[in-house]
Amino acid sequence: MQNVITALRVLEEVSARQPIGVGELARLLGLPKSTVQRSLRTLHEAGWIRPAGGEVTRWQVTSKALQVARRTELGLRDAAVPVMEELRQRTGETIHLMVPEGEAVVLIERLETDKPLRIVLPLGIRLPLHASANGKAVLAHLGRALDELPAYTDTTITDARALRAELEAVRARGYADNRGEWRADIAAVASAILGPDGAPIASLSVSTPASRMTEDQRAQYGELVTQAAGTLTESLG
Amino acid sequence: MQNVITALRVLEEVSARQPIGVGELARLLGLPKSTVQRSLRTLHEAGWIRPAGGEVTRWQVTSKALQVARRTELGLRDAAVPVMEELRQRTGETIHLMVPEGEAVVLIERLETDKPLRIVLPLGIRLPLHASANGKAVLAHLGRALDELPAYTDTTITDARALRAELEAVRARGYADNRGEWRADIAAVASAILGPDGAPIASLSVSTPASRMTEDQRAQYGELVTQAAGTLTESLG
DNA sequence: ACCTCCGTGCCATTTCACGGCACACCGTGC
DNA sequence: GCACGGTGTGCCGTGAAATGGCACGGAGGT
Repeated sequence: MQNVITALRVLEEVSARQPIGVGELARLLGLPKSTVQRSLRTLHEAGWIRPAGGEVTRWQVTSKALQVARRTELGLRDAAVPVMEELRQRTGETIHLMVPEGEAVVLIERLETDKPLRIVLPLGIRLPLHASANGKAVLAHLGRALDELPAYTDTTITDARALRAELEAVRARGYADNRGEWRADIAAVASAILGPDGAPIASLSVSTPASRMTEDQRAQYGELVTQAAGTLTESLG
Repeated sequence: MQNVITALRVLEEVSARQPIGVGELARLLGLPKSTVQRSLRTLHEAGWIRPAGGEVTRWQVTSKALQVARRTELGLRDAAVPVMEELRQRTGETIHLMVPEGEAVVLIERLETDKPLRIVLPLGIRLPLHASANGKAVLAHLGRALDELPAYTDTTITDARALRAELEAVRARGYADNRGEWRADIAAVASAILGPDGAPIASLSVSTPASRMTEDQRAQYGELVTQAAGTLTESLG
């Protein structure tokens, strides 16, 4: 089913570059124009894309993807948002909700701080398990070893032994933290939301600019995020 | 490209019924098992679905759909959420953000009230243009006539002439309202967010149980939602 | 007038999707 | 033990349909 693969590639490219036309897509994907156009027509017929604005030769994705996406983690999101709001109110900082997927954690919801200097990550972004607060919070309850530990900054944990020790501390403490390990100027604390079987299904975090996170605040936010995650763990059980 | 169509149908069905296996999907879609399985394999290869939990024979969608979905209305959503939050704070009621698409408006974001009796609509839901506050707010700036006006409740406007008069009032007033026209026990007020060319690109609403919306509140919420939509119209211009 | 880019449409070639069928597996019931 | 209904998987001949090169009409730009 090669054509399905190419059609989905076209869909992704449309979503990334919309509004966009046949020729540019073909160039970006390295495919013949005819193939791309057939894919576009088919995606249109299936209701996943539509002509953008007045012009009929440029395309953009419809809400079909949203309908598909939101049915997945919907229960989790609905349960989490009120808790996230309270957490933001108490901390005044940006709150993220992420879920593990493959070798990464994926951002599925966020509430931003109202402070002028803030972390802004796009929904759907994937962060490494070993170099993010959410990733480490999840990893601590996953019982899985990672093959590679690439460095992103000076403080990224790249030694498997050191990572194991860190995860042990996370389990004892209840929350994971991040001291500029993915981006040097971002700090965070995170705690995992566990399913009935003890497996991590998601993670909550409080993220701030590194310059704003003092040690006292780190401990305080850590307690708060652990409480919030615990609330969700229980409400899902 | 029939196979693309069927693969996308399979994807939608997986998202609606996940976690789900080959056989049940084939029955639901009326397709041969082999066809469904080929689609599943292909979708898996493309990274849109993954085995659910421990079992390798049940499937669920990945965050791919979220990544595609969220790049679409992302700028709008990011701009709208803070305004929506303020609006909820002022009204204490559920706030919806919807965009026009085809013959309907689609819910792309919501903030819920904390009151125990509340409206809860799923993200991605489609509401009729002529029988919802958001729909009428959009329709008032769309300059398009509808072919059919199906009735949902006793109060649904089914007469084209009456609808035109209503839309004229909406334009004069700045906001549209809904008096149980889609569901008898839901009331709302909504105001359109306009693009630089005056075309409606989205709509904000305040939704409450019909029992809670007095005439005074309707007018008050109407003013607030109109102000909020105006703020967004300007910030996008 | 030229040149270049756009989107669209055609069509012979050949790939590969289709779907019937058989198989392995696993509980249940008799 | 054996048949039965239910999974998910794998094979394969047939034939539909995806492919992609190419040509055409049009819109700007120089």
